[in-house]
Amino acid sequence: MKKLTRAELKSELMNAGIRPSVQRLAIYEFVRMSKAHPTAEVVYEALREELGSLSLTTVYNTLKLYTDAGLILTLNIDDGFLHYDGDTSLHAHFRCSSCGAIHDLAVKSDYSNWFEGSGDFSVTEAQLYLKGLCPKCKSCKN
Amino acid sequence: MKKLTRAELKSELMNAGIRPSVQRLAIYEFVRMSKAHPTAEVVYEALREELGSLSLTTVYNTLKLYTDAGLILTLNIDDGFLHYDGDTSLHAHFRCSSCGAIHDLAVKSDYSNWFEGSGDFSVTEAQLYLKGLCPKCKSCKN
DNA sequence: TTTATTTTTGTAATCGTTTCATTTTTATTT
DNA sequence: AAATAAAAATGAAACGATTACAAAAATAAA
Repeated sequence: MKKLTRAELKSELMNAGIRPSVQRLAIYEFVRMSKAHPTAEVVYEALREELGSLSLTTVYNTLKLYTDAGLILTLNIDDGFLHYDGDTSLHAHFRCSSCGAIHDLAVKSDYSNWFEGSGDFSVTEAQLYLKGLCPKCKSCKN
Repeated sequence: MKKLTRAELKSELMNAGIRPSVQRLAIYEFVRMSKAHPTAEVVYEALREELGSLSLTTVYNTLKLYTDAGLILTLNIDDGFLHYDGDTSLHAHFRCSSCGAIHDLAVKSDYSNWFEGSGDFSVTEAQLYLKGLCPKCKSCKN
């Protein structure tokens, strides 16, 4: 995973037919560079100072725009918030029921190998969500 | 999968330390027997006549009780509603983006075989959610 | 500049779910 | 059986993350 420059991120937006406004580029950069699967609120709080003005509605609108364009993933991992993931490559998500952190997990094969009858259903998206204790919380017993 | 009698369902509740009131048994029977992954609202509408009186709060409370007891599954498959599944055995869920129906899919192996690093994380629950077109909607192109 | 289009913004609304206090039902004790 | 205690059901109200909406600001086109 190579680090992307701001110019490259801008190109990705334009290639997707999305005009890279200041807000849009900042939001895209934040989500693409983050590994913490931030919520809209987190994105908003992280960028409002840097941008001077920013509205939570813009954050939601923009994240939806990117999701529909296939640039990012929207995760619904059942903690009451939508989370956003700038990494669209195949991987699973683990949420720690103790600390709430969401971790990426490498999967061993494509999802089409996981279940039967793949021919009958036309699968466009697959999400594997795992729950339990992360290594840190497991050892601390908290 | 053998059909369960009402007496057997009652025993399952009692074995879980749950007192089988009229409402509880009716809700449990409905969810255990259904293959449609109903929402709380669906359960409520299906049983309110039969029971004479029933409140939506009771349905929510009871379904939460069963989920915490491990008797049923709560599915958060990202359509704005929580769905409930009386089948707790290992299987994946497919939601059709056209008709909204949720289908069960048999999986080829235990989830622990799907991802790397299973030793580091203590996994207590796994859900594989798939999205796309179901066979019917696929053929009808609607 | 004028005009049209796109994007951002703040407020208000949405609505599935939860909280809470009260009532009803069920179990236990006297 | 009556009295008491405990559990469950109920309806109304609250919650809160997300979305809808209309106005304002920014950008592009003429």
